[in-house]
Amino acid sequence: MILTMERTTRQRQAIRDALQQADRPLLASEVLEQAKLAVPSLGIATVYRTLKTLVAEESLQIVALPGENPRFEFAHGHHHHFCCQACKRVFDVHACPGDLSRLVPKGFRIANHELTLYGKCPDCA
Amino acid sequence: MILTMERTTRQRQAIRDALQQADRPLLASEVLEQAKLAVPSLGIATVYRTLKTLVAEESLQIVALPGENPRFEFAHGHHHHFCCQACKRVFDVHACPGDLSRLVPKGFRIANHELTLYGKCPDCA
DNA sequence: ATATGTGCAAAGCATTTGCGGAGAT
DNA sequence: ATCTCCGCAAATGCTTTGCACATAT
Repeated sequence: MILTMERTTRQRQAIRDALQQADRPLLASEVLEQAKLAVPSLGIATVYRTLKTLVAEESLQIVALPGENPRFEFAHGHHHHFCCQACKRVFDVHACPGDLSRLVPKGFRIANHELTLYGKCPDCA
Repeated sequence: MILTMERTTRQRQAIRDALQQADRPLLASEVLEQAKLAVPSLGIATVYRTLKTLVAEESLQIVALPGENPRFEFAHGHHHHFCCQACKRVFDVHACPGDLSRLVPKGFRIANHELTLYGKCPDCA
């Protein structure tokens, strides 16, 4: 199951670039749309295959919001997300609440956590 | 689009019961499986229709985790979730990190937050 | 009696996969 | 030259919907 991405191709470069140049997590369809500007023949299957591999490598992480398709972004250190309830944009938040082990009942072991904040961004407030 | 759930039926009662008796968010398939015990003829379409209506009414909330199908649970006050990385079950966590406004840059207004903890549950640790 | 609700099967979407051909090494 | 990778189209898997019948009111 572990794909190795042995080769460098125009399609993969275009997909990486699309994600790297975005300042927010992208939908698979948004990645396709953006990467097609560089490689018009690009197919959605290649986008999904590449996203899956990059997620498996932990180069990318998935941002899942209720009722929406998954978004993808390059892992860039531990961080969280702020979802504006007005404009629906998702922003990175680089602060972290820190150790949360006090929150779980005895017997549970926390390895990681994800935090999503909801509210209004400066533009919409 | 707004369905009103005017009538009480065995199927709706079974679906409500399944969710109410569970101590954790359930997949649509789990709701079906459980509710079928009470109403064997129940179909998945009715489950989805009922879940959708209950979510629209804000009686239910969706729990979305990366790479997994949505889960549903009755809204029961502010709480969070723990996802076991081994057995993939999701548990409720009734503690809360509290005020998180210190985490966001100036100009952002936090109305709500969602926290998902990952690790091992007592059974899998 | 009548309009809503249900089950079935088909349709819709997002995502995955098989395959023959294209391209990186 | 070889083996990976790509695009296409078919196949999945989850969710939604159309329709005719069942049922709560």
